Amino acid sequence: MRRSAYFLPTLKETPSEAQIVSHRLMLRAGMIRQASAGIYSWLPLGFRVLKNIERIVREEQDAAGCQEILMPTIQSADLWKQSGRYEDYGKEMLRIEDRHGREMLYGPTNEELITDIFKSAVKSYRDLPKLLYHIQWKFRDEVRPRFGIMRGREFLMKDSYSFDLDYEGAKEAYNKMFVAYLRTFARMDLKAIPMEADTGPIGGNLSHEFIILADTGESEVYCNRDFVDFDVLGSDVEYRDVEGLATIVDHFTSLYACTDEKHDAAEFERRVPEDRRHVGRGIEVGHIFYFGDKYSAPLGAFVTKPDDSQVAVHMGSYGIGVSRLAGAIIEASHDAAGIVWPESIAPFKVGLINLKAGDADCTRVCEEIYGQLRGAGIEVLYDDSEERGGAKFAEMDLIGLPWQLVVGPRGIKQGVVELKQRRGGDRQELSSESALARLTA
RNA sequence: CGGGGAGUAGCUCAGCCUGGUAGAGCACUACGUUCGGGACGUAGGGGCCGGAGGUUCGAAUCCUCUCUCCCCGACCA
Repeated sequence: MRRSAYFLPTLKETPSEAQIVSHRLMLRAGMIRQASAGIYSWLPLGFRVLKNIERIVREEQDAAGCQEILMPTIQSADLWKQSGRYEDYGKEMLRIEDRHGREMLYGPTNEELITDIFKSAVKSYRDLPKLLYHIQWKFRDEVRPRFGIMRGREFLMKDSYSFDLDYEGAKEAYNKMFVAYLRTFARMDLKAIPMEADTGPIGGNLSHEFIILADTGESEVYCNRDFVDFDVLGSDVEYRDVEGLATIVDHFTSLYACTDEKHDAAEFERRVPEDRRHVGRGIEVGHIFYFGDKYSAPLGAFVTKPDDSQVAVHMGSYGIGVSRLAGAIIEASHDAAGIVWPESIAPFKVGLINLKAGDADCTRVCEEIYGQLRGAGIEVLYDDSEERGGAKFAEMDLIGLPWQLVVGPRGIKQGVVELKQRRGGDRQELSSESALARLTA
């Protein structure tokens, strides 16, 4: 993509409403634009990031055997009345009336709808287990939206739902998602710690929140510091290996880690040595629940067992805040100059800077490199604009692409270009061939 | 929902107290000088001062109502 043609409205100054760093940087980097309180438009750069996050989430859900569907944003109130949540959810649920006076709502979550879909299709234990998910916009009419997309009213969420015959089966599904979540966040270079959590209005009694430690987080958390050193999972996970999954989950739940609702001071002190105690704040990026028959019973999702008896299916639900992750990743990875994207999330891998757009040699070399990078399938933002060098450097640092390739008249005289790594700032001068080799390796 | 704050150019803000026909910096346009870490000069363009009422000869400024946004708290992916 050529910078001169790209819709990238970056800001030098920070809009006054933004308080936390991720919100400030997202606005300054031209990723998002506020439409109204807690509701945002995603501009090209931000949208690419959102799509990358979504892609990783999708790949890991698919790998875990979860099947993607797509449910609507607008739902009928009927199912919610059956489950009892039409009243329970309160004012956070955006209620809508259509032209015929029918009560509708903008879905804050999808347990009711998925249960209804499931029950109409599945009647026998032979069809279990099932794991379904979708990635769809949700709306929760928060009293006080804040922190940009981190607590918006409209947000993109991946929500999965598991259906099993009994608790043991449901626990397997829970473990699968637990492991899938570890892998998902690891691929985003995030240290997300699974913590015992309260279940809130979703209900149920087995639940973990995946929390990124950050001072700007909204959750108060208590955990063993050793978690920070826990190894990220390797690439090979065999999801059919039930014992193996349980072992991983046991390992990641062996240390004390609780959100404030579940925190028990005495237990904390008993299980965690004083110098290992971490008390701080965190950002919730995922939440998994087992809730048994909370929805299947009232909504009538029963299956026939081998002995011909009927049983309400055991369910769990598993959420990842896809849009929130964009902010959370920035909170976890930035410096004074701007965003530092993990390579898996970066909107482009390389920023190619033409330091002197009017110079024939610079432009020729840039065009060659640009063509070759694109030919190699590398996503590159080529700053071919007439801006001065300093402005280009500053903007490139702000938007945080992992690699910057700088082509200037000074280097060209010596036959070199400069390759700079955004994280850490290491730079080296080398021939454009070697630079290309490095980037396409 | 309680408490606080703010709406003036695309952005950051001044002007308001003490009413008199709208300002700065950045951004934008043109030209010139510059050009390896957000340059400088000159000349421009851009505003129903959030909205509605009221007071007044006259309202960005005073009064009333209203809408929106932000912050702290309680609540939440």
